[in-house]
Amino acid sequence: MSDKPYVAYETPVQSGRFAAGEDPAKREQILDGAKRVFMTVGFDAASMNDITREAGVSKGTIYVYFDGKDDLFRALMERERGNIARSMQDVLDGQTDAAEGLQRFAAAFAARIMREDTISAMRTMIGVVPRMPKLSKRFFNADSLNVRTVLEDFIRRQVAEDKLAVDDVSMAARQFIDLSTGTFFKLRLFGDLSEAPDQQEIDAVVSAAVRVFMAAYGRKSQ
Amino acid sequence: MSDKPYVAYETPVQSGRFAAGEDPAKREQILDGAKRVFMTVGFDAASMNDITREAGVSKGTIYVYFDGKDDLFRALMERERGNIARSMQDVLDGQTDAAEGLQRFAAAFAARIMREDTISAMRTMIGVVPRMPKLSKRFFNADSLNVRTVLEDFIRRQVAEDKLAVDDVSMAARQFIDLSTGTFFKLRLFGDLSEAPDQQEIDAVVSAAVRVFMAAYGRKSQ
DNA sequence: GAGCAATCGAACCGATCGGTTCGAAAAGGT
DNA sequence: ACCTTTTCGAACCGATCGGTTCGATTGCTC
Repeated sequence: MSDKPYVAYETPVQSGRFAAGEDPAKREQILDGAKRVFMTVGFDAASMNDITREAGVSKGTIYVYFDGKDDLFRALMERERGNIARSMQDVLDGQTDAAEGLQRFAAAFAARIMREDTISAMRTMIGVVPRMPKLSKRFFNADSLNVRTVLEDFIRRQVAEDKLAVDDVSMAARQFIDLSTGTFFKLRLFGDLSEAPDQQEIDAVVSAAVRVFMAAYGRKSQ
Repeated sequence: MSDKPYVAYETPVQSGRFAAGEDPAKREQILDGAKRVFMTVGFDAASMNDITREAGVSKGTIYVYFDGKDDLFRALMERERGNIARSMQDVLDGQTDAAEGLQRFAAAFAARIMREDTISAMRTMIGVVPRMPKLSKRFFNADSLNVRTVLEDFIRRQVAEDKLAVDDVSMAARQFIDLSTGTFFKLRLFGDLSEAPDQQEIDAVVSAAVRVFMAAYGRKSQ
């Protein structure tokens, strides 16, 4: 069995009496501590002793909640993936204008993807890609698929309303994401930019990206 | 002293009699073995025993050539960085036409940056960014700066010849790199694409990128 | 307050880690 | 063939690793 039976609660509530290994608050406490260690030094250099200290629990307790280091890491990355995906769900609600919608989408998306949490998680995941292909595939796929689907739907609506002329929606969506977030994202990932850029900087890059995108795909007749 | 004195030779020549730790062929042998381990399992999970076996030398010999695991890793990443940078030096020699030059540049750049060597090295480096900020900064800066400089010069020349209309050359260069390589690069990095795409696939994506770029920056009068 | 169970924390285990040591073997030069 | 030096490879060292054990402490329920 690769995971302890875990009954999902929406939010950690006030601790009551739970069976051993079933307390959601204690589970979150362990994951929070583990996150601080894994995201700083990566999977291999993170020791269970360090995580024990950081989480403020007993090592034995960690092993009651998780099957081992691998399981703890997997649970953490799943949680982080869920958090990232959740934070990007409603970026394009209610948008009707092409350029404005794209601007809003990219500005929001860029801000989220540049956050320290997101960058750290991705870096840590990238570090173990060859050894944990399934976990990493799951981590990156779920995230990017969700966001790109949202953008693709938006582009299709704009095409249907004759505001954009796009043959290959999938490619256009990818191009726009790369145009609007590619540079800063790489700078963050590679450690060249140690803090997320402020909203003004993001907006400037996104505006330039929208301009390029609209030049290529925008309908000239307005 | 952070490195053994090392006299650089251009190519490992036929071994003669070298002082201990000075044989370039032996040094390369160690680095090759180390590369195969580091690039597979990352810095921390790579053990000196594994590297000893993989390199086919004695552990004591490794310590004659390098000061320790950190030093060996640093030397390897420096070597790899140099190899990557060297492989991208003449991507834009002799190009005069804007669209054609961009197509050639991006096709060549994309092919190089998708290679397993490059991707592995980047992944391994990303995995230790927070712990080795100087080394990683050096690794990523030298590489991307060199290529972008080449592209920026090219764009400036096209602007001077009235073939492109670009206000911010630096941003335009970044946009083009992201447009033409961003998607596949991320897929490779995240492990979604386990092999480098073939030249045809690359060309298709690059062509679409050139079209978008020229739509935004190309001079209409031809 | 009593009873029960979750958690604590210290000790333990076998394995592996990075790095060191040194006699034996191998390699190169004369 | 001899001599010198480099390298080998096995053993060693103290430290740390992930995981296990278990009496003591704590917290919750009745």
